[in-house]
Amino acid sequence: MFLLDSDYKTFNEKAYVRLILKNDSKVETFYKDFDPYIWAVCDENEVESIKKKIEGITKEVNGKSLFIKKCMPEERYLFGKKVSAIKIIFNHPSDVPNLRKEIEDITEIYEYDIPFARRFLIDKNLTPAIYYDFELEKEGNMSFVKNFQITNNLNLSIKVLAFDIEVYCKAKPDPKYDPIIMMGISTNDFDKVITYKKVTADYIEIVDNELLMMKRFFDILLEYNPDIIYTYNGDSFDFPYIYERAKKLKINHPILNEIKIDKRGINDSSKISGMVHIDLYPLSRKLLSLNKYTLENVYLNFLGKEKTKLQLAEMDRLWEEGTQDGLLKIALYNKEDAVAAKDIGAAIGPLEIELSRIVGQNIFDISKMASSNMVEYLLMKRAFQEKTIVPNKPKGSEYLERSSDTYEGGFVLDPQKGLHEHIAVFDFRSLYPSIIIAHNIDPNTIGCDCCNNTSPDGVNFCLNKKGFIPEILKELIERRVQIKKKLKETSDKNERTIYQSQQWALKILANSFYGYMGYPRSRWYSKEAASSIASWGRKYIHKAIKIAEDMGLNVLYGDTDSLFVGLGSEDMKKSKEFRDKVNSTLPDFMELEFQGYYRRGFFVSKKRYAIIDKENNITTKGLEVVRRDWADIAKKTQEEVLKAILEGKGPEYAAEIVRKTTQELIEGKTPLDSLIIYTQLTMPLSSYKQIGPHVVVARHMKEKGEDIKAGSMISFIVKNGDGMIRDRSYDVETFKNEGYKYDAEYYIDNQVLPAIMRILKGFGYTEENLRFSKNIQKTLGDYF
DNA sequence: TGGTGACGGGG
DNA sequence: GTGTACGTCACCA
Ligand SMILES: [Mg+2]
Repeated sequence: MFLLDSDYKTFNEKAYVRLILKNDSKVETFYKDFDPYIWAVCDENEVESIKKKIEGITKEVNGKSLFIKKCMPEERYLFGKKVSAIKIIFNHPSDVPNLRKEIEDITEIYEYDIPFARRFLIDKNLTPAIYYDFELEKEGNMSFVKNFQITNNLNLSIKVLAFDIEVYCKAKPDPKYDPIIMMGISTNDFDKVITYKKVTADYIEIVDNELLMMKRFFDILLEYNPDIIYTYNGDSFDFPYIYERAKKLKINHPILNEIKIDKRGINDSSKISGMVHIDLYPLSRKLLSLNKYTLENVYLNFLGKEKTKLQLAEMDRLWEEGTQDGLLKIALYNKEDAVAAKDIGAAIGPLEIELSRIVGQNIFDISKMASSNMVEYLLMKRAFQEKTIVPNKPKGSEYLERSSDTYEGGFVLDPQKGLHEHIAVFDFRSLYPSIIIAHNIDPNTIGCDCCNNTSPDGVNFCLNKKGFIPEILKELIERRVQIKKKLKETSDKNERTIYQSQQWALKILANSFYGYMGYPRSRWYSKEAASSIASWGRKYIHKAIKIAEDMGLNVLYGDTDSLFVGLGSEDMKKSKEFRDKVNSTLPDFMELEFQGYYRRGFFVSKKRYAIIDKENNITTKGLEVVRRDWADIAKKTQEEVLKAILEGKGPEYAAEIVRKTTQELIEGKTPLDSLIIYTQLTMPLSSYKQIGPHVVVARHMKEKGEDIKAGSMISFIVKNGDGMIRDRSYDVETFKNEGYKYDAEYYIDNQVLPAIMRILKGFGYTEENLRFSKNIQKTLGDYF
């Protein structure tokens, strides 16, 4: 059996860790003998007196009397030194925050904010997603864990299910009014769409109404009982919508008690106990580098697969019409969305599982965790094994101090602006991990008089002291080398997926250590370490640039660990020569790799560029406006300009596109639909301190009697005239009804030009070169 | 100029 | 859950 998920439950005021184990079926089992605890640290000769004081603490909370269960003095390590510690054991995890202050008044405390179920996995060295032999015991109708033994069998059989819902709505979907019309499911055993209008296809199941559709969906979920559920944006859409809609329809179903929607804070999370819900949208954002993260775009650019498209308005119309063909279109779209989620899950799920194994935390938690947090849990696990007390997270003031105490990061070369052909891109393999390991960079190795190992920014790191972080990092890097070797040796598809995921997971973690030490919320934070890593990195990249220049190569751009070199022609020999020269000149642990050849590219400024390869794949950085609060006309014009330049049509051709667009704007020929700006009202109208255009429009709409509230999407067009933008912004309906004229100047100066200037600035154009002033004809002539 | 507010995905 | 994003950009005050 392997661990799928864990949390804890309270019975008779005692907390039991609950483990969801999986074999052929799922088992819910509990662990009895694990108590919550924290550490106190004090002078050796004070241990007894402090122990007494702590044991004497009692406190009334909500009519209950809380007290410390037990204190046990133990030797531990803290910041690399042996200390006298007291293990303070509590009756219940929730006692810890309640009694923390009282203990803190007596002495220093540590490890007081580690969630109970996570603490359990660390202390018991129980790793998710690895087979163990579990010895279980029945007591009444509950199962308890007596013992477990690792088997190292990694070959999981995991049942997955992906789903997606479609909603019929005129504006922003609101579960109070807008019905779910279809629910699509995809598994490795079947695909299915449930709906309640008459439409025929082998994968469609028809029920009488929405309520029965949802019940049927819940039944299938329980019956199929998948280990992993994949959604795309299910955390903030599908799950909350289903949950709210079920409430509205007064559906009673046991599964609803298992669903937990967490909308507090900024990150949504939807959990369904007994199953691991993995939302692929936030993961795609984290793992892939794309300019847009729609399901469609991720499916195409990550997996190279296409699915049918369906406009929202079209879907509404087809649902209203209710014809076989129309409904089939919706059903197909719905099914394909579920299939796409399943496919993306098949590519990303194994990675999450490997991360879960390496870090030692639940798959669900890992799928929501930032990589710096994963590094932290990995370090905490190791710290426990080495009897080392984990440093505390910074309190508010210390966090602010750390945040404002900035340091110099990687070196970014000011690019040679404009268009370039034949570009070779190189990067240092694992630049920062290599530096951390080679220079033994750790918060606890700072300062010694035995080593000559001083960073370019003047911090000395001892090479003889054990470096906790570099040691762990070295293991990760070495494991990755081994796995990549295995990957080369096998052609078995399943093995390759596992190795591929393992090496990806190790890469993600290894690359997060530098950021971790410089992240102000880290427990093992060290500004000296982070700034030293960056300073060594700058030194090495400068050396590489110098070598390139000495070889007569044209260095176009560079950022931290990468170099963009102009070759003059597709000169692979020169490219190789440069790489080899760098590798033979720099220390052994540094390795420059040839990343790729690009036939064309342009640079605008630091962090803003675009390149295109021989297969016409475009990579852009910092250029594109792809947000709904930009009008279509700006987005479209920018895209055309980008393509024109990368396809080699020349900047002047691109400039002409802009002039034509602005001309059409001035002449009033631009369709209104491409001028709409969409902005969401994120709070009640009364809460606004700053009245922006969308707030004014929203007020106006509310006066007209429309249902406007926090969450409403406001779409507006800016009318011509003088004064502030907000006073000339009107909802689309009013704008059209009144026959208003749009403000060409606004759309040129605030939309089109800013968008395209991100690109054309790099070619020496100014707004004036591209803007049509009132006397168009004259200005136009100047350009030819 | 500083502060406020919105973006992302989903329908 | 022994907790609380993120970096970036536009425009109002
Ligand atoms: Mg869909």
